[in-house]
Amino acid sequence: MDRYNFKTVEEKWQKKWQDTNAFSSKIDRSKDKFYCLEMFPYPSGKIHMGHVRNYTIGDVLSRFKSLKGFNVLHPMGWDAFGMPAENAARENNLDPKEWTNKNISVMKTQLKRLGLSIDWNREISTCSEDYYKHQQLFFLELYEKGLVYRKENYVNWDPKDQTVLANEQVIDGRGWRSGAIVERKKLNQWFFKISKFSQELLDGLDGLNQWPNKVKVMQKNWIGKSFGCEIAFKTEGDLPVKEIKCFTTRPDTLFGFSFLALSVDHEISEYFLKDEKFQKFKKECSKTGTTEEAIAIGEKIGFKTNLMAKNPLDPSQKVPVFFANFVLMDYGFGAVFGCPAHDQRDFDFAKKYNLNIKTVVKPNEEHDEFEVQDEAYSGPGIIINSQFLNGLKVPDEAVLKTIEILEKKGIGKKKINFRLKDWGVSRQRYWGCPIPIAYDENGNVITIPKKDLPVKLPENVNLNSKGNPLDSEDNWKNIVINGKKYKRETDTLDTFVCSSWYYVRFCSSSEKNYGYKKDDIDYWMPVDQYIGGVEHAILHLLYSRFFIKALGYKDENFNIDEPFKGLFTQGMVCHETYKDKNNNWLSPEEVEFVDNKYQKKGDSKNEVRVGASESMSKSKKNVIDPENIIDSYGADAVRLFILSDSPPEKDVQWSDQGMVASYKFLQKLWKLHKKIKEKILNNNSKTEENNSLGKFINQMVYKITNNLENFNYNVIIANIYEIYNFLNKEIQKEIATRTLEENYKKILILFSPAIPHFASECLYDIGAENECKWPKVVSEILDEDKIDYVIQINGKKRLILNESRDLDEQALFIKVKTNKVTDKYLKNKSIKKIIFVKNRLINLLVNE
RNA sequence: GGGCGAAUGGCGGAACUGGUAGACGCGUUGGACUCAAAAUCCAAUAGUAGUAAUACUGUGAGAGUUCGAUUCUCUCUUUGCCCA
Repeated sequence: MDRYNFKTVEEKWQKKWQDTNAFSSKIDRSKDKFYCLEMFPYPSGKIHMGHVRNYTIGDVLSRFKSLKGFNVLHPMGWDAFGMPAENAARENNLDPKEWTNKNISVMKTQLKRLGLSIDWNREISTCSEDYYKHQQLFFLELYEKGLVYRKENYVNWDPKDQTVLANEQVIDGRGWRSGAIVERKKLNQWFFKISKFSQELLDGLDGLNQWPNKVKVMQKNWIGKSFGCEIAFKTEGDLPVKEIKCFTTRPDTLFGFSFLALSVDHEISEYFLKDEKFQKFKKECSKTGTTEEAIAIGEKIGFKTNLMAKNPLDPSQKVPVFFANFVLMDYGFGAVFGCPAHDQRDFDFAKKYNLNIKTVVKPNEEHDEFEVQDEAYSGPGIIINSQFLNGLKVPDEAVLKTIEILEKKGIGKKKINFRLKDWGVSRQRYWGCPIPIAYDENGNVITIPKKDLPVKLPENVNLNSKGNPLDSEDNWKNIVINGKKYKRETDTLDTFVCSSWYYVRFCSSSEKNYGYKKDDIDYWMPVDQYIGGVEHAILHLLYSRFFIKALGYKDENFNIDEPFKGLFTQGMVCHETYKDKNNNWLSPEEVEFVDNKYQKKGDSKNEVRVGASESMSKSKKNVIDPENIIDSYGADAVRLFILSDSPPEKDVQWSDQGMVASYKFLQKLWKLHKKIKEKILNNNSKTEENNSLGKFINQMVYKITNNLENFNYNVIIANIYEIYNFLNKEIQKEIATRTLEENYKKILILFSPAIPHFASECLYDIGAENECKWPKVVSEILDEDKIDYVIQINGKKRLILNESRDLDEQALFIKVKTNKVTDKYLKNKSIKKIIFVKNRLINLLVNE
């Protein structure tokens, strides 16, 4: 019997899909639309297993929805700007564009080999002028709407990559790519006013009921709405400063204050410009990163001024004013008051500088003698030692009441503060979207006229210059507009800008004049299901949500308020890690298992230590190349495996044995297919219709449909195995040809989202290529007419009775009573109570 | 330190709304085929006791609600992620 030749079959169908434009999509108002989108890849060179998993999940969904009759949009593109291209180009003396486009073409071929149902006609690449010219226009429009501005700001400076990093690109005080220790530096930057939408972005989360809760929680924390109060502290001392404004969420602890701390960038620092000690201190502070985490972990240091601040509620209490490294200029007013007893950071600071620590909150009524000892107490409780505030309940009552008092006295004001900061979009890099701005000789900003867009990236630039290569491109930089000389902005846009609207572009990818066409987005948007890694839970998703709000801002015709209706975050693909005796990472191919030991291939003296299973990464070498796997086993087998072993939202452990098993299963399935085909063709069955197959398949239609709707893709693969097991037995019996044929077609369609090439080939093989509609559940035959009733005695299962359905309590009870097995439990006992659940169980409670 | 989640055989994992725990796969064991092996096929596979029918135990630990809890509530342990 011939084996299943995945190579010819997969090539055949991929060619056919391409030649017939099988997945091209266009507006069809007679159908419900379904926009399925996976996060587009960065063209790094080759696809990895994470892509395989991500895109397989999306493909299963797209194919399923399409079979169900939806008009599906399932596009793909390339997140093509960014540092790696620039670095790779520099190392290999190439053009970033060439490098990127080459990678794109390799990866596109690889993706096609997975048999994805993608509408490649809509392919976009963010580094092409066709894409970024629209982005530049958006930039200018947002500028006109007042959502873009320029300011000088401290940034996280990566000295190795010579670029600015966003807070979230700083991990443990180091650049996320370079690993260099991050410094603080002041630069002129372009900003998107995302903070304008803080409240809206927060409120919008409530409506996103098809998003994982954890992502919403993460965004909520990131936006970080806090409720507090601004307080004006009167000061005295040798400086001409009368008052300092602070923001606090804990005004109720005002009587416990023992110092006031200012950011080194606070306006008062201007009086210390010539103070060498202060300048030295300021330099010291710049070593601490700007992330909240770096500040929390780092040592707290301060610089004492001669100013004293007065407690606004009792001016007789005076405390010193410090500059401190843990206060940031962009939080509140760059000034906070310190209450060491009830804030750990303030506590550490007070200990270090020997400041007063006064307890003003006790945990509960009893602890009258409570006093903070070795660590701050920040929990709930009752106010003490605070004159007229004593007895108030912490936090809510005390906070509100204190604010009320402060407002009455005219020294404080209720205030809502957000943690979310405006989005700095300037990057000192070549390989990004140019910002359509120029400066006159006095540094005044002008926007590039819209008719002159796009501002194209210059080609053949010298990438080896220090800092941003665009800075040294004088020919490009110097321009003349209306007879006047200008210099172009040389920063390019953060690549997160490109990815925050690409899903809009897919709807109108061929529209020349604008980023989108209203008709298109009104039909296709929002994305019904967005699929990607949870690592983008905050930034990319928040920026995308912002971008939609920004596009709709002051535009009545724009009707979309959220980009992604449904979000699914898939888990990672993991593999064991290996290290040889010299502590070098080894790839799985370099390791073999001999004599119950892991060793380096061909080197029995080099024993290998097997480490934990971790997400596949190049640095740890624990990667499996999808291309090799597709070569050896075929796309369907890979799809089958990557779906089968774990629920898609959880991490999956790569297993060679599992991969082989999936491959073998398709071979078995093919053999079964041949047997079935023969039976159908012979058409000589003498049996009457037998509906046990029909019933089973009907149940499977029900199960698989539900499992698809709920992303239980691993269970679908189990269902496919179940169908095989059942069919393999059933086929040995006599089956009416028509029953077999009808049900077999249904089966193949149930298979097709997961293993599309295989299913298409089988359908074709039995001449049913064009009968591709998702089967319906026949509810009348969903339930068996015989049911396994569970018979419990005192809550313990004692027997299963297979009886006809819809038995009433009395009828079932009689069956139980007359049964031999239950007899011994019921003999000489009296029945106290009977619990009966229709079509399910009967529970007899008897005296012991 | 705070928030959210998770914990089920040797392993990955199933289990609808509280109603047969362990679907399906891997692995393991036994058998068939073979001179032998691979491949393939068949069977068994939570633990304990028993030849067996069967009984008891069992979903991280402990309590609670219930006729009945993997599922609901509380406490604890371990662990993952996010924030600090």
